[in-house]
Amino acid sequence: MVPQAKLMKGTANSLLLCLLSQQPMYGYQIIKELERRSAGYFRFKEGTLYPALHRLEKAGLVMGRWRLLPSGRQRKYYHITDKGHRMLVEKRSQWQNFLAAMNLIIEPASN
Amino acid sequence: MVPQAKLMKGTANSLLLCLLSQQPMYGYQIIKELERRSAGYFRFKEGTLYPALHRLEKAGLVMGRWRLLPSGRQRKYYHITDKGHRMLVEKRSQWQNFLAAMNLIIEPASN
DNA sequence: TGATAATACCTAGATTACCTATGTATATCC
DNA sequence: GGATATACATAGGTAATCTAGGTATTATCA
Repeated sequence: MVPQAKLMKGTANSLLLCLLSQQPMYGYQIIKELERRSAGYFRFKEGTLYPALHRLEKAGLVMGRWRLLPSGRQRKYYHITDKGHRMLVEKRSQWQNFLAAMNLIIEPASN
Repeated sequence: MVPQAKLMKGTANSLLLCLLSQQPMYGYQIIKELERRSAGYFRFKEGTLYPALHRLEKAGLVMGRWRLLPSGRQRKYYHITDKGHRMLVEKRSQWQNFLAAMNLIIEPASN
């Protein structure tokens, strides 16, 4: 297991909601976009992403819509829902709290 | 599962190594100390901490030594090893890289 | 004195969200 | 026509958390 893998737990959903809050995207695009924006750091595996999107959809946080391209290829675009937006706000807050606590331990201001 | 739980994965070991790099501690003390220093945020469960300490010991990153108090009570103090110190340096670096990547996604500088 | 809380260690089993590996299919490039 | 990129999907393995339970000693307080 790569080191990131464990750190990813708990943040993967936030990353997905964050991306989709900016614009609808399809799975393959999400993988590429996360890699691009993180300067190569995030490389979501398909076995991670697709089940994650399905879980988010089942939870009503995103909605997938198939779109047929002129080429005949199918893509499933995921849109964030209102519930997803609210969850993102909460996730962001949780992340900030976690960060604050981490900083108190791993970068003690003074002792 | 509380929201922290998932975020904890991958950082729990770093937190433990970080604490123990400052001074040897015993399990119960670690729980209390993490809670105190994080202003109540981190509340390690015993079922999380003790197995984690045992894993760290098995990996040669820490070493536990029983100490008998005058009262007759036994405590197991964990000391960080040289290998543990080196691991801590690496963990800190991994954490910083992860943070940097997260910030690129969840707080885009400009797009 | 006796009950309760705090201290101090431990483990078993459930859960969950990653990963690897694999499958299918189309499009593009040389 | 063969390799690579695009595009979705699932099955099963793994690992680290949690819940829940156990044992035992010490301190507090009614």
